[in-house]
Amino acid sequence: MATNPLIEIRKGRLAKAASVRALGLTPYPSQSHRTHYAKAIVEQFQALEGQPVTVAGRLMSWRKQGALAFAHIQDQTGRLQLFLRRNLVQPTDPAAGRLGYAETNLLDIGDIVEASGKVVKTERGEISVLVEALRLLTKAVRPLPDQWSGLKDRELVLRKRYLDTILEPASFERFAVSCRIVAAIRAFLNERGFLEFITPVIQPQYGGGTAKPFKTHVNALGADMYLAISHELYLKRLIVAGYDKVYTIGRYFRNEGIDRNHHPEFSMVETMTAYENYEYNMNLIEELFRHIASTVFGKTQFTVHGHVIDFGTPWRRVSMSDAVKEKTGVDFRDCKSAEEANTRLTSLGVNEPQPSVGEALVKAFEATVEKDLLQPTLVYGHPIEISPLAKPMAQDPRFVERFEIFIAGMECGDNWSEQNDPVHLLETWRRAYRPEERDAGKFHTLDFDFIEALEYGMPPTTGIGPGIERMVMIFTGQENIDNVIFFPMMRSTVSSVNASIYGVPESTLTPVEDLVLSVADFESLCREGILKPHARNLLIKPHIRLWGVASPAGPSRAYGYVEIEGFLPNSVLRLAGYNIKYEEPSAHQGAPAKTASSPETSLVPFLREQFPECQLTVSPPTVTRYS
RNA sequence: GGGUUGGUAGCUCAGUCGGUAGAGCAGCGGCCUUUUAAGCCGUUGGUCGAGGGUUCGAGUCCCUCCCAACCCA
Repeated sequence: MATNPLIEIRKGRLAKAASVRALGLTPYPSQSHRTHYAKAIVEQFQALEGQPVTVAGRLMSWRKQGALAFAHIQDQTGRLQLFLRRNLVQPTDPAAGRLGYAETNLLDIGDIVEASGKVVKTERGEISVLVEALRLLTKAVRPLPDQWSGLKDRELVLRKRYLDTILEPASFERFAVSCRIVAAIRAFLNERGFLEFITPVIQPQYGGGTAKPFKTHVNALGADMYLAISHELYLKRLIVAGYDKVYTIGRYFRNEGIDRNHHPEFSMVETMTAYENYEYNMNLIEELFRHIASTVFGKTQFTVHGHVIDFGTPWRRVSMSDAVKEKTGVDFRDCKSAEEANTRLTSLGVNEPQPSVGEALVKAFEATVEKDLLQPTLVYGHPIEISPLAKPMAQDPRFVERFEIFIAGMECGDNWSEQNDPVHLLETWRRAYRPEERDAGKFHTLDFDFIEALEYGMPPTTGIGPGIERMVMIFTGQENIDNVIFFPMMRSTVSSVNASIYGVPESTLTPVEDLVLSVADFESLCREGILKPHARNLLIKPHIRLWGVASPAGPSRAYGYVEIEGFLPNSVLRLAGYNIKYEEPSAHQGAPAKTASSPETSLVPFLREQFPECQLTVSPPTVTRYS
């Protein structure tokens, strides 16, 4: 194992921790006696000048100058300079846990320290603490990334977010703001008489939406269950239970794609309000956004995707049919059949025939209107075909009492008057249900327990469910959902350095020794299903070795083998035992006669038959001559 | 799923035509009583994402795979 700089640095820092212990101190004491945060000292300098304070935080810089030293510590409010003079810092004292000036060489950038002293201003005018007592609170044994350049590697930013937030104040603030938004949502709903309930994440049915679920197993019950794709069926049970205004800030899991707007695990605030319909929620959602804007940010205008969005003015409300008509001149309400609707859809340039008028309308809306809805817009009146849980509109039952929120072209929440007719709802579910596609996430599952609850009577009810990450993206001007999820989902890895430090195997696929098999063994192992391709692309490389070619006297011998890449991780499978008839090329013929039977000839059909899903590539044979 | 780009020291990055693997920061050893990415002198540190191929010789060329980002549907 080659020496590694990180391992050396880590050893050095562990040695410093040992030296701290040798002085009678612990490098990991249990408590700090902080009296002030950094920001408070800077802001209240007039009052605090000359006063004793104790501050604590991560050591971010260290500029020693003989008998003087300057340092910065960083706490959750910001940075503050420490000013150390050799003759003012009290000497090392195990009883008090103090580290003297002479022992500051045991400190490193990244350590957590505490400093007590008087608030002063240096000659250059920086507010500082003139240190009288210094304590090491936590020894850091790994170095921070370069502070000047910061953490640039996107993968490291996502995997080691804590380093990003240590080094990037903007990143630190963005995540703090996202927490304040959640707090503001709670305050807003609590003020209006909502009760926050905790609803199950592990559910026997994955009701309330049409998304592909994550499956799990509960050992204690011996039952397969699902991670929540929605919480609304539980909130509705709470309405049945007699609570009129309920909400949950829930975790949602959708086993689908990951892109800059979608994450498999996300959060929503989902409400249910009894004795109201969707019009109540149009007001509620508008007020919620305005409340967050003013209480968390103190403003109503935000720049999202380069557009200035104003939450202060009343939001536009438009029906989906009107929105499409306005944009394209096509009114899908006039369509009598799916064929007619699809003809109109085609005329709009969308060549994806839909099974119903309603679905054609939605397609048209998504294709022509959605992306241009920049200012907050409430689009209502969705077709009933795509809204099985919503209540039909009294004046036109082809549409339902439902609305979606669009901001900066993004869908930011879905809301409706809930279908509370148990017979109607069960019929709707049964029509769509396909048992063989139980886990495909294409329809609402048959949750008879929920239907039973509805049969006891659920009052008229309506709910909203804006996605929290989307809201944070809008309010913080982010275009990538990974920038508002502190721990985005990623494949786990173990770096080679960590594997070495902790003595664990690397997670990367370790190369195995090249495996040499005879053709017969290879084919039988494949047939038995023991040997399978590791990759989709199989590369076949024939090799031919010739002996005695150059010497006319000796007999020529030929030996053939085939390498296959794609069967073993980072390794090559070598098949030996091919008999090759090699025709000695006569000296005066131009190109030598190729081998009569190329080694791959029998292999390719075998692989093609055995692994039809794999792509086969045969590279030209390599010929090596030995004289 | 398709396309593009990237992976070189702990971090940020160079590396020309295929010819001995480089810098800054961090680290280590010194000097320094008002610094601000302190400075000055010295110095350590490498699985060039992995495997294979071509070649006298590969960070560089070819193939496969892994990881990630960005764009598109």
